[in-house]
Amino acid sequence: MNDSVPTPLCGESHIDPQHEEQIRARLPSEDEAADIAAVFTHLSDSTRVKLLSMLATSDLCVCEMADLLSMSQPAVSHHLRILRQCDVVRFRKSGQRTMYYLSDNEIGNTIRQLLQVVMSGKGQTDV
Amino acid sequence: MNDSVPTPLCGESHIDPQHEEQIRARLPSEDEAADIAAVFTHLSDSTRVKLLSMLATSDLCVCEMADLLSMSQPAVSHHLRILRQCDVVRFRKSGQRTMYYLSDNEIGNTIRQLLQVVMSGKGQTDV
DNA sequence: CTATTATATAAACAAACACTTATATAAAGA
DNA sequence: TCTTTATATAAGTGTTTGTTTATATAATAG
Repeated sequence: MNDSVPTPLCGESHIDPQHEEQIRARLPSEDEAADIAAVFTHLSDSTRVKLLSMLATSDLCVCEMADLLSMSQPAVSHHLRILRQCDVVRFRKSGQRTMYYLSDNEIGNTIRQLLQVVMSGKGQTDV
Repeated sequence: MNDSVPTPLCGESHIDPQHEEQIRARLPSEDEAADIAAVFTHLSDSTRVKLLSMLATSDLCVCEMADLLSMSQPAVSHHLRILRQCDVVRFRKSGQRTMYYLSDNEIGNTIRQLLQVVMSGKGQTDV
């Protein structure tokens, strides 16, 4: 093996340069792709899908969500923390209760749109 | 502690029954939520976001993708297998090459829509 | 003040995952 | 046939993640 010979990757030989330029132009950077992937990560768990689906319908406190999902309170709190940390959901205190709601900002709206794209035939008139 | 007393969960006392019915009506089942979450799982990794973004622009072979992303070929093949297994992408053989493309079915279209929702300001005229 | 309710957080653990290295397969070319 | 190229897959590894159990905090009720 003569290492003065560059490894002849297939890419060098057959991507049309103009075509490659088009692909690169639309290709998100690592940071952009990571940000985008993070949004999807928030929705990549069935518990969080259900939580966000519920919160898209109405504000709810933690124990209501735990009750409706038949899940442990810490498990629900855990997921809510994940969604809080990236500002997908927010909360307000009300007596002993903590009422959670979908953020009324860009990320909240994006989540709403994504759920709408993926939910169809579930009879919701709005989201 | 007298265990004949049922735990008085907050949900019993203050959810408006009609309200609860509305929430439950829109709440996906565990299976539905799992299916929905699975779609988002496919997009929850920055490498797969980039792969799908590229494939939304044009069909590509494995080594082109590895080359464009400066990633190892097995790593790219690994992600393509994940996307193949759920029919998000498909492939056709062409000589030594394996050309991958976004599936032209419901899941493929859903992925296209989801990427479109989440990508904005990246200068793509179509997806 | 004391007990109860609602919530958050920490520790622990099993499962899933992304990537690497190494190897196998298959097509093409010499 | 032998070598090279393109791809797939398997094994190994370190990291992340979802859930549970246990505990801490804070608000309300008695």
